[in-house]
Amino acid sequence: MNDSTIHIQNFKEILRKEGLRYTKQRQAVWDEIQSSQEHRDAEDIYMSIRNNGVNVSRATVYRTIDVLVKNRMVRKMDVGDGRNRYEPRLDDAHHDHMICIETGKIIEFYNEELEDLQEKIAEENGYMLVRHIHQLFVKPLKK
Amino acid sequence: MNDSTIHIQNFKEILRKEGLRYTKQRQAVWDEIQSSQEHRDAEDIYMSIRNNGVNVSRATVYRTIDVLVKNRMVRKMDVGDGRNRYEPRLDDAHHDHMICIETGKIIEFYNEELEDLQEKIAEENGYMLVRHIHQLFVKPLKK
DNA sequence: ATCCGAATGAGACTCAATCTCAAAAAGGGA
DNA sequence: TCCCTTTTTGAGATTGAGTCTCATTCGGAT
Repeated sequence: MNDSTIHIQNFKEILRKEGLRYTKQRQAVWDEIQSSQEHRDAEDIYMSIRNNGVNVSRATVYRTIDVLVKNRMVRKMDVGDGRNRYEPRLDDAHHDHMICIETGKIIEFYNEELEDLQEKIAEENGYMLVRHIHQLFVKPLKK
Repeated sequence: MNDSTIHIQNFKEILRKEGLRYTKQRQAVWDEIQSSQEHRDAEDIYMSIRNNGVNVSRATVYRTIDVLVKNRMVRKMDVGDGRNRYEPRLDDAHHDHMICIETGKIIEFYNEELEDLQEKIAEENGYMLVRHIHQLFVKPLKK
C-alpha cells in the first residue's frame, strides 16, 4: 500500500462518515490538492483538474474543499488578499506562516513555546483556545 | 486644546503630508471611527456618518479609510467573515485579538513575550518582522 | 438492472470592495 | 472676492471570490 492508496482510503472513509457519495470529481479535488505542498487558491486547483482532463465545476471544487477542511485533510488560509489558499495536511503537523512582503514567498514555521503561550493567554482571559491564525509579514534581513 | 482638537490637527497634517485636500467628508470619516473603540465594518461607519447628517458615499469612506490605515491612525482587521473591521489607533499601543466563536465578542490582548518570540522566529529564518496578524479563536471555559 | 435520493454544473446571484467619470468643491493667486 | 485649475465626490457600474439554484446526471443499495 503506497502513500496514494492510504489517502484514497482515508478520503473514502471521510465521505462515508459524512454520508456523502464517492465521485470522480471529489476524488479529483483531493488528488489535486494532495499532489502539491504549495499554498494554492481555488481557481488554480480548479484549472489544474480541468487541465488533467477531469470535468469539474467551481461549485464542486468549493463544496469538496469544505468537506476536506472540515475533516482536517486540508488547511484553509486567509492571506488577506481576498483569495483563500489551501494546502494538504499530509502529516497533520501544525505550523504557522511567514509571508515575505517582497517576494510573496510563504515560509512555514512551528514553535512550541509560541503554541503554549497562546493557550496560556486564552486561559488567563477565561477562554479555551480552539484555533488560531498567526501570520508574520516579513522582509529579508539586509546582509 | 481638547482631545478632539488634537486629532483634527493630526488628521489635517496627514492630509497635507499626503498632498490631499481637507474635506468635510474626510473629516467625518475620521470623526466617526475615532468616536468609538469598537471594531466596526465599513458599512456601519458609512451608515453612522449619514445618520449624523453628513452626506458621504461608500467610495469616499473606503478611500479615506485607506489613507487612515496607511498613516496608522486606523487599524484594519480581517476577522475571516469577508468584512474587514476598523478600529482607531488612539494611543498606538499594539495589541492582538481573541475572537469568541460562540458570542462573536472581540477581546484585545498584548503579551510582551509573544512579541519578542515572533521577532526571534523571523530572524532565525533570515527575515525582519514588519507586521503580523495574530488571532485566537476561543470559546468560554466551562465552569 | 432498476430506482431514488444525492451530486453535478452552467450560470445566476451575493456582497464587500473598487472603479468610472461628470459634477462639485478646495484652495491658491490676483 | 472672484477666477481658475486640480482634486474630490458620489451614484451607480463593475469586479471577483464564493455561494446558490435547479434541471440533469450519477452512485450505489436492493
